[in-house]
Amino acid sequence: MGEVSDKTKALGERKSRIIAAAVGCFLENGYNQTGIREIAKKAGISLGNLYNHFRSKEDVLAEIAVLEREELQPFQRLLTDHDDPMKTLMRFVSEFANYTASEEYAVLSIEIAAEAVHNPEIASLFMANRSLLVTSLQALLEKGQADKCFRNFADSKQTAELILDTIEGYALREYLTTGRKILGTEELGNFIRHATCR
Amino acid sequence: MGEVSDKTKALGERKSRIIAAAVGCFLENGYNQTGIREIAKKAGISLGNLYNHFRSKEDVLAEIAVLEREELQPFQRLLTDHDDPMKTLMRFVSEFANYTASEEYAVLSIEIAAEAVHNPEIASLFMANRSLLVTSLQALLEKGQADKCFRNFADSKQTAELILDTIEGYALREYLTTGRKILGTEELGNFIRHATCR
DNA sequence: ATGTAATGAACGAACGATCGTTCATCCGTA
DNA sequence: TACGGATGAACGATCGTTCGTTCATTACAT
Repeated sequence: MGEVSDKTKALGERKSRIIAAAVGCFLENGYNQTGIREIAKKAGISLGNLYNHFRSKEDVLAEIAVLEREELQPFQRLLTDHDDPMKTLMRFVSEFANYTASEEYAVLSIEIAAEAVHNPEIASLFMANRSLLVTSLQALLEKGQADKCFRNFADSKQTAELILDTIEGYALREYLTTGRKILGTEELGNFIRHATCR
Repeated sequence: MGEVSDKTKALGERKSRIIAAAVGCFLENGYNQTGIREIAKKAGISLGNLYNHFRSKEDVLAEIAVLEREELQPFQRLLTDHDDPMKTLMRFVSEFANYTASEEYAVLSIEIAAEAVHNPEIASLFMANRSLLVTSLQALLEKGQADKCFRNFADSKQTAELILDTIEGYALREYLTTGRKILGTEELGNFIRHATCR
């Protein structure tokens, strides 16, 4: 039994090494400009062996999208703190903006979005990741609305989406202009605070 | 004289036919997935002839980015109406959101952004397009701030950027989720109105 | 008016490189 | 010996680009 779990664990490690290598390649050159050989080489395995872990190149990107989803969970958890909704929202804005403006997130989400345009499977993964945050954020908005610390939202879900739109748009631009540096997010926080407070 | 201008005009038409074909291909399959042959075929010219008009594939994308810039001018002009800043802003939000959520703009701007990550020349074109709007929008914000119809902005340029971030993020998501349909933009208008009014 | 040289747009075969994928083969272990 | 993970040569396709060539048109000399 121990052998089996050792083996499966070794397989899992190998798989995550491939993912890490793929992420590195996509960051450097983009998804479409990265070849399978490049990924295999960076992962330290052979070309053919990669196909023992992933059925196709698209599979690799899909796996990355799934892993990105897991990285969103801390932010989702952060949003469940409903004690002081506005304070929670501001904390979320600041931390999430820092995360999304990181090179890894910014570049990967662009690559995934670009691929999603022409690839329904990737698109659905992309949207699944997003709706995870939208739901939690919407709950926070509604609580804060009931507590009178937020304004009245005609459509709290749409508002949640708009908050994410703003953060993601901000982070992407910040990454493209400053080149992977993230400065203060006070102005972003101000903007969203005014957009939501009563 | 007439002959010369006929020729240059014919050349210009040919060039714009190539651009139109390229745009069509990029919309269907994306920039990296589109081959030069495909563009030439759709434009109704030969492979080699395309290289008489563009030095490289990248040149074609760069030209598209330049043309996109020209399409932004109506919106820039719209922003120069400073009579009722909030009303002007709301009109801009509504019209610009509709434009950016169109298939052509949404897909092309993703492709261009994705390419910009790894290509400085494209990146600078991308940002030049944007700063055109930022400047006009910033002027409107400052006028409205002086007129007391907007709140006080700590950094009006940053605020202008954030407004564009929100619209573009909104439009991109709207396109990816609803699939090229754009519904009402009232909620978006509300969001930005609250974010800017005093 | 006629012949001739020059122009450059248009073409598509061909190039070398690289793509994603497959598969016959090898090697270490049990 | 038998087995399963690992290998990389090989495949057909396609990539962006180059280049030798054709051909209609223009400009000029006679």
